[in-house]
Amino acid sequence: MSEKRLRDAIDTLKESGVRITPQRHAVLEYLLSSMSHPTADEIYKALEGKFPNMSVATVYNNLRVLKEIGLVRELTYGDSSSRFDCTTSEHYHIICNSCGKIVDFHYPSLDEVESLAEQVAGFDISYHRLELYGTCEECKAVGTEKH
Amino acid sequence: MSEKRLRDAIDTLKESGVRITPQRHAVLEYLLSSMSHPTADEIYKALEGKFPNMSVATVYNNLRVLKEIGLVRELTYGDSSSRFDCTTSEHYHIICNSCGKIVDFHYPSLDEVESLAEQVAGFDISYHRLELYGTCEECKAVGTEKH
DNA sequence: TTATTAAATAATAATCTTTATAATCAGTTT
DNA sequence: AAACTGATTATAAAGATTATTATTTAATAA
Repeated sequence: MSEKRLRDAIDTLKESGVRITPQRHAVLEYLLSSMSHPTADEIYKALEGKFPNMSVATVYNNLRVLKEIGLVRELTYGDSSSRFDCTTSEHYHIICNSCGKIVDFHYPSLDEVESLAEQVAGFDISYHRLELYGTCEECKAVGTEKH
Repeated sequence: MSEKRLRDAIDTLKESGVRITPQRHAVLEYLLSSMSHPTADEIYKALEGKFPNMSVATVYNNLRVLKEIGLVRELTYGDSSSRFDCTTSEHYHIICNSCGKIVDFHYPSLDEVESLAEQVAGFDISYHRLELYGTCEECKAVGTEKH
């Protein structure tokens, strides 16, 4: 199943005329297998063992390429660094303000909101983002919320 | 009207036991009067004339304080710097991928989405963000979209 | 009004993330 | 094999934000 997603993604890369280097393959594979919406630095550290000489720039370059093709989406929250997520299926995110955990949230796409926005603002809307913020179960229990 | 919003905001500051310094007052006033969701640097530059000796750190400190009290919200998009927005009334944002323009978008709050998220993820949801991305009228006309 | 004190500011350094640059390397084509 | 194209590495640079510290100041009460 995950294997199929990887093969599909690689096919997309080939169709786009993008070279499939070992580093690029590894970044893509890691993102597909990861459930944790990693930062560029986390990806870099995770692949350190397999590619001791890999540059951080390579991670950023590949994330940019994967983004441009549409295989990967960049998520920015209040914190310092971007997070990256494979755009396998449309979904939203729930973020814990206390521990930073990010949970996927599946909900029917808000198409009618997009339509209304097009009408009132005169935009062509191509996509949207929705994030819900709160406190996760564990942090509720511990009761050690930030701020 | 805008005067009233400023007075209300200052009352909130007083209630929170936060000092009302000239710089803090100016940052708050600028944010309230601004329709443009400015960055920290834009605020800093805008107040340069009135406060030639003000430090950038002061802008950041005050934005943090105003955020903690709940008067201001931080918005992060793909680009490098955060934008800041007075949380006067609940609304969403429409962002042009071509020129970066940000337009306010009023829509009934998605309370049922929050409820569902609480149920499926076990979170206490406190608020949410929704952003719509696309091409604004001007950029559609010019047809000079990025990427 | 003045004194007091905790908080805020200014100036600066430091950190952290991301991008840019240039040299090298690998795979492909001629 | 030589040349070409794009990717990678190493490193520098840029840009945003945070931390530090000495100084100043707003709020409070004597």
